[in-house]
Amino acid sequence: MSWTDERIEKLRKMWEGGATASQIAEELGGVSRNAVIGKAHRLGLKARPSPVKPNEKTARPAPAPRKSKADDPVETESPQEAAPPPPAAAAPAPERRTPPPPPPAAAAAAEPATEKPATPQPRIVSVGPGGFLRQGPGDQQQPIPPAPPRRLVPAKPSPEIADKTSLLDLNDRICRWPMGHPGEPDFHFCGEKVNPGFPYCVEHCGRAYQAQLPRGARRPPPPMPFGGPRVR
DNA sequence: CCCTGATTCGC
DNA sequence: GCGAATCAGG
Repeated sequence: MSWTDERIEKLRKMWEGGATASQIAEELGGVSRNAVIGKAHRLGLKARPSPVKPNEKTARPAPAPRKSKADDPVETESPQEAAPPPPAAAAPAPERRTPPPPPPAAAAAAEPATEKPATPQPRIVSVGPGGFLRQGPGDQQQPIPPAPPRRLVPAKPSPEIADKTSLLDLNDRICRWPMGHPGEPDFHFCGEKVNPGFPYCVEHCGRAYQAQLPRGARRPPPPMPFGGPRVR
């Protein structure tokens, strides 16, 4: 494959959007991850949190021979090697691509719902069909968005929850899917037998682990569609 | 081991 | 210019 303008542009957008080289390569097709990285560097775009040590002393004390197809010529030792390294504080934003499946709600949520309005720094993206980046599942859905109209009641073992699964009844064999809102008197857990290997029963696994969004799913404003789905 | 990006260097 | 091989950190 050759680097057409479209492919370059896609590479640019995805790279700047935070997609990994592997994702980009997979999306573009016909190129390897290395090809993407190499091209990205050649394009001049780089400067992304790299796992490699930002050690300013990037001298090559032991440059291992990578290809001995031809004998290395005489390596001329230049006596100019004095680069004053100004200490530069790097602030690499951590970035993870595929976040784990969303647990529906905090199990024993006695948390005062602290307002956490913005975490715009680490952009969590994943590449959807067509190469657009979509937000992580965290902002796609909010399993329990409506404000819990909590009215706290004195701890009274009402018969309503007598046979409900309480927090203390949880073990790794029963479904931990929360029913209702924490703090409410009838809050309990599903209690069904779990789908083996999962923390939830079969039914709630279906809700916890949502499949890929259908292409037609109405989601008009994904902030960075990268040109949108491919038109084939 | 897996992943990541960076770099080198033969082509 | 391209990208496999390699390096190096997480």
